[in-house]
Amino acid sequence: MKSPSQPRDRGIPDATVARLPLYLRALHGMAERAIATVSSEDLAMAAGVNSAKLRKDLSHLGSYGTRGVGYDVEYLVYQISRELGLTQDWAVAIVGVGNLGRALANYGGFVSRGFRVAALVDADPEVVGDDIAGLNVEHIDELEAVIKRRGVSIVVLATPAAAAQEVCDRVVAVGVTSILNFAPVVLSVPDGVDVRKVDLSIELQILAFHEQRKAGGPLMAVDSQ
Amino acid sequence: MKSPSQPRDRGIPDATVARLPLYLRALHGMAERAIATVSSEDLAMAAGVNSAKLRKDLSHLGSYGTRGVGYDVEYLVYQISRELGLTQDWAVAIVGVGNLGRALANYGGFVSRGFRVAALVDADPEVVGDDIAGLNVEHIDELEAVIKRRGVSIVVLATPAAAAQEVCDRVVAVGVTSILNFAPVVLSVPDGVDVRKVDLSIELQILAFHEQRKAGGPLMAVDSQ
DNA sequence: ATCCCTTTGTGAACCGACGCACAAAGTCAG
DNA sequence: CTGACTTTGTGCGTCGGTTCACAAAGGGAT
Repeated sequence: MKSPSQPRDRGIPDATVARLPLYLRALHGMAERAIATVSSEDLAMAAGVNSAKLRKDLSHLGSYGTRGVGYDVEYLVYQISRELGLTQDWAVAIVGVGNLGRALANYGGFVSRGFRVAALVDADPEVVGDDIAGLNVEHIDELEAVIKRRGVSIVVLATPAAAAQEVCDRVVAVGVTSILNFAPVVLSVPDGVDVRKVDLSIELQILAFHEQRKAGGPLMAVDSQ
Repeated sequence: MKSPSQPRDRGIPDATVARLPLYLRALHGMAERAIATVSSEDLAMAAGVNSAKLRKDLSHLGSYGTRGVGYDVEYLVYQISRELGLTQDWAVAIVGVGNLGRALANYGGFVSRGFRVAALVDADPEVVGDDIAGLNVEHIDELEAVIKRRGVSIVVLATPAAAAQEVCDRVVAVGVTSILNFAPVVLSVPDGVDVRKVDLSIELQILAFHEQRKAGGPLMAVDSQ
């Protein structure tokens, strides 16, 4: 079709990586609506970013656009998916099957993106053995065995804060290097292990800050005493 | 107690605001363990950040430390809480009571930080009327009425993607200016409305990217870092 | 084949955030 | 009261990311 764009510079900026899933989502929507080609302007609009930023982001992957035309939707979906590693199947284990763990287990957004919930683990004898989202909840004592047996490479921590570090240490010890942490604690991990954290309460606090400023901003100097 | 702390600069960097909840959490832990005073070094350690960054962050709020000693834990908790607006009570409505909405409704981390789940709303007649976390689920037709009646100022969207924009428009129309969006869509809102988004699938995709790179590392020329 | 129009890919200026390193400020012992 | 020691608050160099603006590249019409 065109000159073989090489596998590209492996040094993709973090900020770009964080946006690729956004573009991918927008592109999936377009593919569903049978849109064959899209301009950086339109795609940027759909993803809620600046078009120059989008073009620069995509340029990190290679030269996949056609000047005067835009980007081929299908082709771009494939390239981004490959770059993100979504063309392979990732086995995910969820540790902690409380309210949140349960919700995550049932969340459809994972499966549709190449992620497969391969195991549920909990410490509470009350839930161990239960069937959730078609999976049997296994005991925390089996943690290491389950991870190895199922080929789990990404662990989602949905445990209480107090248990998170210990579970983290154990999964790292058996070779897991990617962790998504929902527990409200700062995990300490060795170099080479990636931890991403999602803290619902923090998001609300940030909103509250801005809300407060909006409410008090116009007139009040906000009672500093 | 000490020199009058001036009304701090109203222009606190976003990056700083995003970290304040982190410091606050660490400080709460210390207060529980009856630690009266903490140095920037120790607090930074507990929060997982650089100590110079922490000092600079805190300096945006005012001069609340004592040279040679550190920061008074209680005092700092109060100052950060006030800055974030956590000294007041925020009424939160959760729209969409599926797996995720339910988990959020039961999540304890909200209440403990000055947030109060004041309403649950859903469109499914099957769940409307149910009692969840001590709250009655109300019908989406009542959305505007409920928001006004309960004084809701922050809305959490846990609806399916397809419904999110419409709900968003409606809550914005009745004056809500702070939204926490869990639906995998880019919301468009007028100026002055803050939207923060949490997308679980995006976090996993970012992890997958790094994991893939690590996996390919030993053989491929990846450790260019 | 040539010209015009569209859109990409990127050079370069700008902006904010990070972290080092240090002077200023305060404590505490004697 | 003085001097040694600790820790804050910040000036400044650096770096990564964002945005503008435009030359280069390709398509399509005539």
